[in-house]
Amino acid sequence: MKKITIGEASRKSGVKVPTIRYYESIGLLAEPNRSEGNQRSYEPADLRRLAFIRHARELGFEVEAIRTLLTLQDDPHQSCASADAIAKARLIEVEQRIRSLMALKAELELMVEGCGHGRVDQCRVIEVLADHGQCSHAHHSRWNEIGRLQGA
Amino acid sequence: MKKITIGEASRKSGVKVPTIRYYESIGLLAEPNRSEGNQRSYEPADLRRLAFIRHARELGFEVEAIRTLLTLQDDPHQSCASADAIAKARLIEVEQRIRSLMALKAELELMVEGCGHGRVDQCRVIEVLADHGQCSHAHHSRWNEIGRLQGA
DNA sequence: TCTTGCACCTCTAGTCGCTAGAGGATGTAG
DNA sequence: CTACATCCTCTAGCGACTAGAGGTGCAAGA
Repeated sequence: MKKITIGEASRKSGVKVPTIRYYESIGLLAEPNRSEGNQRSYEPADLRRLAFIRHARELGFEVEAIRTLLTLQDDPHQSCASADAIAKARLIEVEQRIRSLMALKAELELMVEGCGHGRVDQCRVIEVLADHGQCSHAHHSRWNEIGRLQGA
Repeated sequence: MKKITIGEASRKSGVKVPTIRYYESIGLLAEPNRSEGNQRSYEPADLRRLAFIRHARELGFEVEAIRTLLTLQDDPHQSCASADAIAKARLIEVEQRIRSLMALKAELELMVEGCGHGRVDQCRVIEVLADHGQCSHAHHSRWNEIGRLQGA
């Protein structure tokens, strides 16, 4: 069998080399065989797993969710209810986040449009930031709701 | 003058107590006077500054951007071009992020709709994750573009 | 054969914007 | 005077990597 180096795996999967090692360290990816000189040697299945992980990360799934999805994938006879639940939860997150960002967009547009490019004391950007009362009120309660949740 | 404790400042500004101390530690907020017993004592101006910071964070501005916005606010005779540029950059970020999230939403909806709630080997959620080729292709290049950029 | 130079190895520490907790001091109400 | 809430400082942790130091492996050209 042809040995796939970590660099090749990286190029083929689109996951950076240190990130692959990181995934191994947190147990998302099994420890691969090593060459004579202690270098990692991957197989096609590892590339598929990496692609799966990468795609899930692109879709904003957290590593813990991906871990669950991977164990599901490993045993195809299980019910896919968990996978479905994870995807649905992610969908709801994304929808909330879109709503939140739309409100922010409106807010920012107001600020930018209102800026007369004069001095700071007439600047609507600074003014609106200083006085929350001038907001469209669309985002007032939303922030705490979704918090600092990350993801694309 | 009435002394405002950090707890009161927190309640009035909506910024948590440890976060206020954190802002002080990174120099966003000046070190306040202290009471006899070494407790922080704030003034109305500090509350306004905290509200400004909070609002800017709600709008997803990074701390470094807020630092700039605050120095602008401190000197109202400057040109507001920087403030405008910062707000515009943020607006562009937000717009990109919305587009990206819309693509993800479409993707996730496909996955969730396609799931027949059977076993994993027929599950569209797992299947799509495993094979990027089944995507709508809307998000293919977008991820690297916006990267892991955070913010509401 | 030697050397150049890249790719690989491990390990630690840094990123961002907080948040949590330990362990102790202060302030206030009863 | 005694509870008890609130305050203090300090360190460590979160997620998902990323950067860098300091060293080894390996293939190709002179």
